Amino acid sequence: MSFNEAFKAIADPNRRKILSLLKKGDLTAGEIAEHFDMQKPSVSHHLKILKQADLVEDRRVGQHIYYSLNTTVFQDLMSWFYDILQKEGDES
Amino acid sequence: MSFNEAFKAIADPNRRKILSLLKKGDLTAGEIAEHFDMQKPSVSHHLKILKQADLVEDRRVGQHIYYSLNTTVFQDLMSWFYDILQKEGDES
DNA sequence: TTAATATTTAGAAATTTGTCTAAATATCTA
DNA sequence: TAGATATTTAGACAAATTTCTAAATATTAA
Repeated sequence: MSFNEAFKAIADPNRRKILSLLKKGDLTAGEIAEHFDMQKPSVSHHLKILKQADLVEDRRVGQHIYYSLNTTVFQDLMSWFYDILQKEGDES
Repeated sequence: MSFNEAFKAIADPNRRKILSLLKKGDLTAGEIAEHFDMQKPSVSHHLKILKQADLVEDRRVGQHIYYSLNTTVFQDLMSWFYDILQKEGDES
């Protein structure tokens, strides 16, 4: 079910920015929030949507919650694009 | 400006279905509508959003309007995914 | 020109989404 | 245990989205 959820999740530019930030390494919720003008609860909401779409994972370390990319679903999304770009009848 | 528009456009499952249908060849608005339970004006609305995102092109042929895929923006979207999946420090 | 067909536009209604503030929960440290 | 810090949850609200029906536009054919 998370294929559609993932497409919806990446539709928001703030969430895409979060994913780009995480590309460079894991970050805590607070560190992520520092990169935005939004309030922290809003960032937390976006993180929740990314988590539900299986695009990120979280783990608690003391007071902090670290977020990291989960690349497995990205593969699925890319496959959809790849399939669209295949020409008709191209069996390769 | 159509990078974000394109991501929003593909967030809707009906619109992704339209794109998949067009992969197999150009179709008129009416032919596309036949594949959906929605009313035609709703399909027309989705086609408009895809067109504004530069994901499809249209051309009139008599009474019909044919829609076709425009793959150039797909390349840009895929690049974003590709970039996310690159490991940090991987300069290759 | 009139009627039929194909498609879009306009406008309304219901749902979803993104953001905020206030409050709750979890953890650490004194 | 009490206070400070990190984060999420709850609930409200405005804006955006999706769908519908009715009407408008464009084209063809009689």
